[in-house]
Amino acid sequence: MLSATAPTSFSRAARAPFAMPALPASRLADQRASERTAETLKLLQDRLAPARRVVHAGEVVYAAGERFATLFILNSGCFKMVNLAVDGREQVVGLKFRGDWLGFDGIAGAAYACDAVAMDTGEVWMVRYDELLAACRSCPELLTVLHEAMSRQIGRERDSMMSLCTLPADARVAEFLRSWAESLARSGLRSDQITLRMTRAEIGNYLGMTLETVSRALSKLARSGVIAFAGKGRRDIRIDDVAALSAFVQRCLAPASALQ
Amino acid sequence: MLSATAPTSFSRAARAPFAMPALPASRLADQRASERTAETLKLLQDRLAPARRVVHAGEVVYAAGERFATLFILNSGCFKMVNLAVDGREQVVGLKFRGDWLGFDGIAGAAYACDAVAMDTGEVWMVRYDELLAACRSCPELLTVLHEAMSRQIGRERDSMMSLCTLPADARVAEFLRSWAESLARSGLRSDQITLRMTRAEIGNYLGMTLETVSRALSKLARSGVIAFAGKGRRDIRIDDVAALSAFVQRCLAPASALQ
DNA sequence: CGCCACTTTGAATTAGCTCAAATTCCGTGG
DNA sequence: CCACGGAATTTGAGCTAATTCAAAGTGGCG
Repeated sequence: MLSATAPTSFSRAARAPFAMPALPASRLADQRASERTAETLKLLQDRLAPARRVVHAGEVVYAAGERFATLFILNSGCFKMVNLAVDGREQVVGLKFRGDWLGFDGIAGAAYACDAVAMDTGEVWMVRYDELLAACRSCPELLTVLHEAMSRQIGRERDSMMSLCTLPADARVAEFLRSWAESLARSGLRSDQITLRMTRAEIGNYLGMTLETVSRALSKLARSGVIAFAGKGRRDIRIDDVAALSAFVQRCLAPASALQ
Repeated sequence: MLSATAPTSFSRAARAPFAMPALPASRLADQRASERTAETLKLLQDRLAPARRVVHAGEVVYAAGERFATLFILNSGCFKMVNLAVDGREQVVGLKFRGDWLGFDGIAGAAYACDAVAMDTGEVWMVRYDELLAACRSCPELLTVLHEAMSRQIGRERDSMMSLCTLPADARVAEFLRSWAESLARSGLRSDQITLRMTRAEIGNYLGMTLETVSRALSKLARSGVIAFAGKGRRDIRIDDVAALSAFVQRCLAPASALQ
């Protein structure tokens, strides 16, 4: 009863009208997430002093089938996780940014289950799994951080599964951009300007649609003014208002009101 | 070099022609998985003596937003995990069977992120997360089991994401049945006869298609002889040959050869 | 027995795919 | 510096798989 009323009144108090007009709740959440990322990286650095490795676009940090021994924490850059089925089907099943962990999929079967490919130059920190477990014994906080990272990964993958299943193509692309921007914010980077480091074909593969559909969706978003192409190429995208992306997604879901 | 040749010769030796015709590799893997499930449950029982709770179809073990404190291990029955978006979209994002853990999604945010709903009468074991961590300190094997469960969940969810993205509707339904059968085998149950505890609408929601498409796909599978409806209703499905389901999936992917 | 929820099947519609052509971008070498 | 070639992108047009809409059939259960 108390717990039911308390959050309501709290959230109402927090949303002081006209007080801070340009700081929506999502911005606050992003900031908190960014701080959490920094703290986690600091903890890992202090406690484990992990080996660092600089990677360049296209480099493979681990490949499916390789014997699992170490986890990787992404300090900068971005990665794609590529799954390969026995029949040859290939799919990008996840994207990783600063603060994300790579390699969890390897724990269960003692071998990695997908390829981790850099899409950008960046730096990964390497932590041997057995050493991490040993360190956790003297520093329980490490274990907390590890479990939270795994839990968050499970939650995020479910969210993207939900996007795949319930959103039409245009909305899926919009949601993809929104989520990328959110990831940048979480990394502590500016999120109003993103450089897609994937081709249309890769984006389409990730989102379960063809490259033509991705292209059309992006064109439509630009025509609607929700995004804008920056620079000369069409890989740099400006997002002036992340909320507009969310609104676009909702508009795609609304059945009757098909205004453009 | 050695590692490149060794597996090849091994797998050739293992596939002794005409020696054991009715025991495919998948059956062996299922059996191993089933034993692993049993061992894990035994370990949890011995070390934690978790409280047990019997649940009935429709009961909610935890709901999105509830404060996270305990993990659940499924000893029998089956569960669906239901995600709810802020805009009201609802989706079944996962199915759980004996040996699976529920609640990982709650660790990161201190609150569960989805609803866990029983689809059948079953028994869950409840383990308080803090107590589990404490027990892990004296029994590292528990931690291994926990991490493997989380890792496996990550891997499985990626696989279903891949099915969603790369398979046409008919194949997705076939793959869904195959995966359900596999889960039963992993649980130590017979897998040639499955009782779908979901309506066509729920299956469609889970697979990202409409209930009519699910119905048509099942009819087609039955017409092709890959499955058969057992009992009077159309919820009991007989799968005489799991390999035929995989073959059906492959046939859907083959472009030119469209023999029915 | 009859209601109600679920399922099946058909017919029309459409979102997204396939195929095709034109355009832009970028690295490379003259 | 510019010309060239290949890869990526955009856009159009027709086609197809899957959806929507509709109607009839089936089973479970009070």
